[in-house]
Amino acid sequence: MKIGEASRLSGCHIQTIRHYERVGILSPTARSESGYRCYTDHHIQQLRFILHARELGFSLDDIRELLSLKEQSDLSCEAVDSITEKHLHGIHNRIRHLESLARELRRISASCSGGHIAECRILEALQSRED
Amino acid sequence: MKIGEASRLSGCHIQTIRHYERVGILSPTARSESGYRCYTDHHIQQLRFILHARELGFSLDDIRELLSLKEQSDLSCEAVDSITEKHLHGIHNRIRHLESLARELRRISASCSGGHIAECRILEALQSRED
DNA sequence: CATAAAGTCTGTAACCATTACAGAGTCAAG
DNA sequence: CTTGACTCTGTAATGGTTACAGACTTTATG
Repeated sequence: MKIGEASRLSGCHIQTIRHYERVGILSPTARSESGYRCYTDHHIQQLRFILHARELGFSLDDIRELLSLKEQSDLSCEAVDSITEKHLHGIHNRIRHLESLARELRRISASCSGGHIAECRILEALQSRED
Repeated sequence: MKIGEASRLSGCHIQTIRHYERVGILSPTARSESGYRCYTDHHIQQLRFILHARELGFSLDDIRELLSLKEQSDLSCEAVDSITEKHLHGIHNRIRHLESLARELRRISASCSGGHIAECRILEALQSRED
């Protein structure tokens, strides 16, 4: 099948599919006489895998690794677990960071009583560091 | 003062300072005879403001706006509040999104019992969509 | 059969914010 | 005078995706 149908079946945009191929995430395809890419069901499976993993926030590097592990069916799950755990850990770190930002922003925002810029506590707080 | 000292006093990297000037966040500086940028205390204040706002996750566009508001001391705080609230809102959205990712990842990860790739539930879950 | 429309190709650049590098020029101290 | 530290400009890399231009191919319609 050609890229348009691959896009419809996988849910990935056409440009994105070509991008995945270019960066070596998606297996290269055969080409028709006129140079069109020819996709197989295996490619569609890969694309769906990539899409889902991206939705879960895995990096393309992680996904490249996961796809490669996926091919070696007699290996242990260990490496897969490790990538997943590391990713989960990263997400927790980002959550903690965002929560601390939110706390500080709420604190700063609450200090503003709605007067003029000249007395604005928000701008003041952004100006001076107090940590 | 020259850019090196401005960098030390503000905490911003030299390249970053030049970048802020280029994108119109930092006021342009005077130049010495030999073309060196000459920074004033006002620039240092701006840089500290930018640095702090960046640490709180404001975009450069937001910061450009905040700095511009900061100059108009008789304006109401309203616009400043609005930018801050919008930013806080965005942070909350990101937290919620990350939390939902983390939930799904934990669920997927817990289903893996540590066997071989062939039976790996993590890869299976990444392959098939079930939402 | 001719033409129009839709699809595909490649290469390049945009987004955001920052950092890094190369090659040239400037300034101060030894 | 030379060495080293500093600065300048322009360009490109990062990550992931999307958009565009210009050329080509295929399909559908008149």
